Amino acid sequence: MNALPTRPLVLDPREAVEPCARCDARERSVCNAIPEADLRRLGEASSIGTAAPGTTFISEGEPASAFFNITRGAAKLYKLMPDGRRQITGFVGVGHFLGLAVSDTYAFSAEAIDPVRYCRFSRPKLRTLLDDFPAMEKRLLQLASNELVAAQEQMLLLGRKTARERVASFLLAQARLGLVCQMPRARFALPMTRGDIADYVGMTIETISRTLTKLRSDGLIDIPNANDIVILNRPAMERIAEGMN
Amino acid sequence: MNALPTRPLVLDPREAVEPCARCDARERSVCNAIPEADLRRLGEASSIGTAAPGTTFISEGEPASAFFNITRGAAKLYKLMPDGRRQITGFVGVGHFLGLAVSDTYAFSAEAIDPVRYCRFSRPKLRTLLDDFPAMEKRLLQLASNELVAAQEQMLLLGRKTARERVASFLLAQARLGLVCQMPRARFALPMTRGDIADYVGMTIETISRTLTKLRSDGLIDIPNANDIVILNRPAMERIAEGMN
DNA sequence: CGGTCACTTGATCGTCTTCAATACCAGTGG
DNA sequence: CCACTGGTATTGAAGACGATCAAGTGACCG
Repeated sequence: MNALPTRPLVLDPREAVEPCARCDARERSVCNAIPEADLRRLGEASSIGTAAPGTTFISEGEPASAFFNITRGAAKLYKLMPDGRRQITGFVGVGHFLGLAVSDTYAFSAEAIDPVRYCRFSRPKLRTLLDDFPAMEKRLLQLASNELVAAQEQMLLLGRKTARERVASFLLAQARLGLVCQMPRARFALPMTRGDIADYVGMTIETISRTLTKLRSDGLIDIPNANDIVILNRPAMERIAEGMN
Repeated sequence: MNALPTRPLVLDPREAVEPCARCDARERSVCNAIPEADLRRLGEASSIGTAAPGTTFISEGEPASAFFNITRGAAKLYKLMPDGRRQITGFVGVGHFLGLAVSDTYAFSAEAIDPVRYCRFSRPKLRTLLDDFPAMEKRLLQLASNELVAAQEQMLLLGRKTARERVASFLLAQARLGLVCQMPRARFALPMTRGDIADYVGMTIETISRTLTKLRSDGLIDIPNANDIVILNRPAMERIAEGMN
């Protein structure tokens, strides 16, 4: 399921010298708010880290000593209850900025799905960076605002949608993922397991599976294999997702 | 249910002259990021508006032409589905800043609960204000981050908690409302209806009512009248809210 | 007093969960 | 090559929790 990384996960010596100048995640992240001339400062404020698939690199409740900027791979964010119930609050990819909790401890955990690379900013270093580059703060506010809108959409899904509507909404959102002003894909891969999907849309694995097979037998989607989805009838799917049955 | 406003809703002539200098909501909002000397500019960038109880002053899907800063009263934010299903995404009070959707349309609706007063900033005016006062952008980012944390907590509630856990969590959150670094109240008023609570925690009016009476008969809370709550056994309530039954 | 509105309480129903069995697939080693 | 293993997904049957439908209560107000 986890595709091989397109570039090796070990550090490239050139990157140690001028890491940010060569970072292919820069345009997709907050870092594009920093002018080229100041990239050295950006690099000095952060350190590069990695997380293997299945590894937790942020733990809910621990001291929030740093912020993370994902530069490769994907991760899931989640909250746990003492008895093990889990709510995944989001899947994040390249360019995503983590740790914006203003409290002194992390409000969620983060676990790598693929091999993940990130830039780690200590709190004080990020603060001085933000003081010197207000444009970066602007970008962060944009990102946070977008996340807030997504969170509200997810609350509607969790609080008021049926199983069928949840799965349809989820699939359509996945089809749009990473695309900006572009036609969503008809076919796409689900990088996460059924269990992850279930904990994201607030249901059980079994109901996810049943709902998917029902959508297939209704001719709305195809499931060539467990990890791939083809949307056959997008208009109908969108109607379902919005509750227009 | 809606208490009389402590001050009349009509405009005070002095406020027209130096509205922000006399604003008693300033310390609780983003506006405290603007130095005293520049309050005139702040006042010129915004216009004061009001919304009577039950009035919708932001409508989901309409062009997001302005931002709002609540200076008096309380409101509920919600999203609707075509068939009328509603999810309340939050209750907001004095100092809350609304409209941070980066999209060109509002992502939610806002309806006044009490008589509401707000300062309205047009998009371009707020933008120049933020350009001139980076500290204000900092404050906005703080607020947005806090909201994001609250949204994640709410997702856990909506996706994974039982009816009893939801109501307990909701009541405890209400008891903490508006308090910073202070003991939560044992007794407090619920300004919203059972219907609002239901649409906030993703259940029906009937289940809210039943769950409340069950909590009362268990001796955990008292309900002197429909709008007031007394928490009799806070530790037990907190255990329930966290799922430690 | 009759009216409305919000809330409460009861009985029944349905959707999703739970429990359980089976299928599937990749990797490993005989 | 094939049996074995562990993880993941699918499918079935039974059960529970909350929703729905319906009736009743109480407060407020003209």
